Amino acid sequence: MPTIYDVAALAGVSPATVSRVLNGIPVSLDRAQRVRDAAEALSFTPNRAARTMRNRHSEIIALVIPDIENPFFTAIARGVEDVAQSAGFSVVLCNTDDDTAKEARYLSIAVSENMAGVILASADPSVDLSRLQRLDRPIVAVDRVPLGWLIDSVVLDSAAGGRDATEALYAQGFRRIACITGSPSVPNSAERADGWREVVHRHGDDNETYLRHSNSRVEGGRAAMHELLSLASPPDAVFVANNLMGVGALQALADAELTPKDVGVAVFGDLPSSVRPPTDVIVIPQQTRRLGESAARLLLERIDGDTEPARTIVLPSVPREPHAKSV
Amino acid sequence: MPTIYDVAALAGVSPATVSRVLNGIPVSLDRAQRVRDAAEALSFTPNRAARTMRNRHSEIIALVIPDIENPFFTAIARGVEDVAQSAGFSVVLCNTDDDTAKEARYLSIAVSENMAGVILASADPSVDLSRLQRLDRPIVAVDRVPLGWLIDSVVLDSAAGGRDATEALYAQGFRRIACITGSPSVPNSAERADGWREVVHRHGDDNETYLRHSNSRVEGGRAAMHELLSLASPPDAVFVANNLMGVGALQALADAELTPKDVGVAVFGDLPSSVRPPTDVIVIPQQTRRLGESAARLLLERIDGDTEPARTIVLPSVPREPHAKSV
DNA sequence: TTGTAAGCGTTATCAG
DNA sequence: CTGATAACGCTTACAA
Repeated sequence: MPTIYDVAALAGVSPATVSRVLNGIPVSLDRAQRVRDAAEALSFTPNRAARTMRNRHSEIIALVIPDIENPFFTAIARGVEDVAQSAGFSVVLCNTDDDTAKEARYLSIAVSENMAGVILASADPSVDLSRLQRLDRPIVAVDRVPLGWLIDSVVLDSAAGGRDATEALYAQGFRRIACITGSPSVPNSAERADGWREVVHRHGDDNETYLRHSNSRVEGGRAAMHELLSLASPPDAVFVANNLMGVGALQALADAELTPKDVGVAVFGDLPSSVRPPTDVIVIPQQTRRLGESAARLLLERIDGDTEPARTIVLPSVPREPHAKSV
Repeated sequence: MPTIYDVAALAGVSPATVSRVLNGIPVSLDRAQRVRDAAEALSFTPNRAARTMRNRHSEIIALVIPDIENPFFTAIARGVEDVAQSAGFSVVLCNTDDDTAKEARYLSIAVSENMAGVILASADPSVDLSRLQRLDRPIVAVDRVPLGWLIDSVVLDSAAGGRDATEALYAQGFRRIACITGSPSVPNSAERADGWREVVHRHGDDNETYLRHSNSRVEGGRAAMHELLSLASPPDAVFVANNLMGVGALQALADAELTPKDVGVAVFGDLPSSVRPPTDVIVIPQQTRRLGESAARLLLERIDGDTEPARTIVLPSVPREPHAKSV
């Protein structure tokens, strides 16, 4: 593995000059050319570990997500990658499997590898970020905001998602609208239910018995939907708070040999592309990719030395309206 | 960020002693304890960049895959992670999006970051691995074997998969069995078709007009299935060579308001968990997770200094039979 | 066993 | 503009 010393020797210049050429610092034209030729000849690539050590941080961003199999998070990853790569950073994905210990491990690695920054969708609302904060390492929360830390965050407008979905069901003539969401202790889940409740009340209804908190994945949605369908007086429609639960709810519907024509279904979030939603399912799209893009931009600013107070970006749920309408 | 010098000062020992404790090299008991206490007190974590530079390689394995949204690859990732983590290595995922340039970029980063090794499912059968080979960096190919390089590889038994699926269809009484597979220039695709052809011939049939090469993802499977269904004399069953194409084929079937009872379907590979296969679909499972585990084990051996000639491991398609039967 | 010191490959400072 | 030189934090001969 050649070093800048080898390149310098071959080019007949000092190592410092090689470093300058590599980093775009002005150098006389002929020397620059000699360096480039020499580097080419040796197929030299800078040793990033050395560079990291010297610079105090690498050119790598860690994206720590709970479930690599959930298209919601992989879409975020796409957004992050796009922005990061065009700024010259690479993104590595760290899959925590919703396991707190694994997450802690990856966070620790990000620190000790001197990665440029971390974008985190935490498995644990009460994750400990003290070390990252103390060391002043750039970190941005995406989709899930850890409690009690002043950090940049980017989230979807969950309440609006719940409202929009529920309104859409009312607009189609449904009246007894249920809600399937995740644990009430998770802000996203709670806010989506709040949005649903708000609209239900506005229409003069009170469907609190139709509210189901369940595990946020497919099985949870499925189980909750089964429950709702077996009520003495079942709902005529349901708002489902996320994509995977949506898949589960549709499965339960199919199990009961029903379709979204029989029982209305509105899902907040795009279904996995391998799932073909039956016709008439209402999908309230999420700006998932933009979630990643915004997080990456925020992070890049911090890496660049921005020291503004922590910001929170709430992305509106309506596509084609990237920015909230201002007055 | 404290260094071993800080720890050493606090513990009243030399930096070398700190390093020894950290690396499990024998040190007198009381000193060891003092070092641990000091490290604890400073919440010290070794700087991995420095360690990497000194040791010539890090404790990180890069897993480079073409599509993070395909459960086939994420299952591999699980297997890799399990084995790697229990050996003290961390895994970072690099998503190439089947983009040759992105892949080259990640491979280059793996080298210049001095990562311990690379597990690669390449987007490009003729990927250039000369640099990795020249620098003697451990690399293992998984699922997709790059052409022309002597490197360790782990693959599924594609021909057996094709045979098993086709046999299963014959066993259910189907006779005009089609095959939907990927590009003939991709070994996996070709071999799966070979397996199908072998069984078809063995049954005295010749269904070559029922062979469809298509793009290896959902759309490809769907388009191919549509084509087959619209033939003047359509097949009565179809073998589909991978999971995503399987999803597409099932979609096409549903489009035509048919079920796998009408047209038999056998898929080599588990369908995404968000897809509920209609009853009667035959799924020939793949040992996907084990694919990752084996690749990781192979890689770890190389990292450990193993210099045996390159090996190729072919995993049998039958589950519960991890090892090929020996005589 | 323990400490001292050199060196891994870069970049930044400081003279020239 | 250019070159020597000193770090960056860690491991490992080598000496004690």
